[in-house]
Amino acid sequence: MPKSHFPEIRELDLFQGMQEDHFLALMRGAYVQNFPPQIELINEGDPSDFLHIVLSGSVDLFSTWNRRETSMATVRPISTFILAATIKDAPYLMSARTLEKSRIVLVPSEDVRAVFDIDPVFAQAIVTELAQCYRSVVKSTKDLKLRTSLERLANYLLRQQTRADGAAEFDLLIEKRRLASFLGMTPENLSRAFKGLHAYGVMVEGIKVRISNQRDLERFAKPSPLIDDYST
Amino acid sequence: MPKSHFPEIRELDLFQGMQEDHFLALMRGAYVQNFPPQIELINEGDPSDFLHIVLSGSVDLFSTWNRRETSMATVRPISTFILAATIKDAPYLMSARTLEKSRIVLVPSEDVRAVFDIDPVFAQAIVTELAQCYRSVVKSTKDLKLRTSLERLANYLLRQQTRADGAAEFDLLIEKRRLASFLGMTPENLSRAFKGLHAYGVMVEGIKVRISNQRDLERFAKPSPLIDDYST
DNA sequence: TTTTTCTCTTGATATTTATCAAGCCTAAAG
DNA sequence: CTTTAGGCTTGATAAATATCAAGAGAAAAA
Repeated sequence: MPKSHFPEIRELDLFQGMQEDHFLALMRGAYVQNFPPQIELINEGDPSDFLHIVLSGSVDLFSTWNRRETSMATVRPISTFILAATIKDAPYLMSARTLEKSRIVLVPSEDVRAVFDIDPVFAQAIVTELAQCYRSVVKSTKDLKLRTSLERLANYLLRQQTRADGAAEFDLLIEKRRLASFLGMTPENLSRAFKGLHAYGVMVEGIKVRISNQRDLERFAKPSPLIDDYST
Repeated sequence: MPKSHFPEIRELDLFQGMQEDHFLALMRGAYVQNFPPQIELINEGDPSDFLHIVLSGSVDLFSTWNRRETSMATVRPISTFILAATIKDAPYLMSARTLEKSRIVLVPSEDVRAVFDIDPVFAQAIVTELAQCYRSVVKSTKDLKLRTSLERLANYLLRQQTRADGAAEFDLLIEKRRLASFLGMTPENLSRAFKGLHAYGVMVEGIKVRISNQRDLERFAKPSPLIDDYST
């Protein structure tokens, strides 16, 4: 694994404060790999041999059951995924596939657990990260159970807008097909939902979204920090 | 806080291996309280001042948005709840109310965080618990997104049956009203779903459930360890 | 005990969401 | 450049789920 990647990985919250030699120990056992698009990195149910870090590209976390499939999350650089399985040494609950050409670091789970045991700062960082992940999924469950699909889409758009620094116009970062799955609906319904949001000043053309009436949309979406603020 | 409760609390995975004086430090700041039924212990959005431990009775974790409410989980003795909020020192994401007369231990969140910093075994236990919680919510999200309400009910019954050591007949532990909310449907629909499971040999009378055709029900429900096994 | 309250159930209906089929459009492949 | 494949949209229809209304039954209160 080339040392050139070390600084960007080191900057992740997870690795920030840990002892340098522990970090190096982790990196020693790790390796980088380049994947083409649409490659399945992880199959749910497999033993969790590696902690994954996305350096570039993007990865879809999804799950299947009874020939149905649903998108659970999209992982973007630079961040890790599958931490909980790594820590518990339990099988992966979600599958993962690259959405585009991606560079991924694989850190052996054993090493992560070993360093966890001897580096209290790293342990603390893992706890924070896990708590964060847990709270994110709880929020997403609330979103699913308390809102209709139209409301979920409206709030999704507002969250994306926040990510785009509040600009009235921004691009969707994932294709609509997968956005539909992520929001728990069919692609057909997503199309209709976009049309339904016309009434609240939402214009969509391809991947371009324009929110022409912020107030109206917010009054309809009723965003709540306890569901939509993924930073806390 | 009476010492008589120490042993049962000490036996929780979370407190098992930690140093005795650290455990005592935690207990020193804690206090027990008895609550009548239907008391709201926690209001989502409040700062997380205490880690809660249910000694007896039961607690419903629920969330609200836009005058809608949904039940997220039921906490039974002996276990803790609201660990993630405590650790992150972030606002509670769920509200909590007693379902029956309950005895609850309140451990100041500050103390938990302080002991976390100095007791590596406790830190490890917290990580394991958080990872467990995270994985449980992921499973529940998969359940919601991949299954119809009839399938969710069928799998719920199979899980409850497992809890009842596989007996063909067992009791529902929560009222149907809340079960419906937990499963993400209306009470009316739950009634109809129970009737829909007649076809697979499920008989319900009051809180009594009888699974007369295990094979049929399982073939319909298609339970999966990656969704339904909450122990891993 | 009687009364009252609330859960549970059922039927009728409305709404939401999914499915199916077809055509459009874009982008990749030849 | 043309062709082809696949995502996206639309309309028609079907299925799933929610809502409303009413009544039965059980538990709590008087």
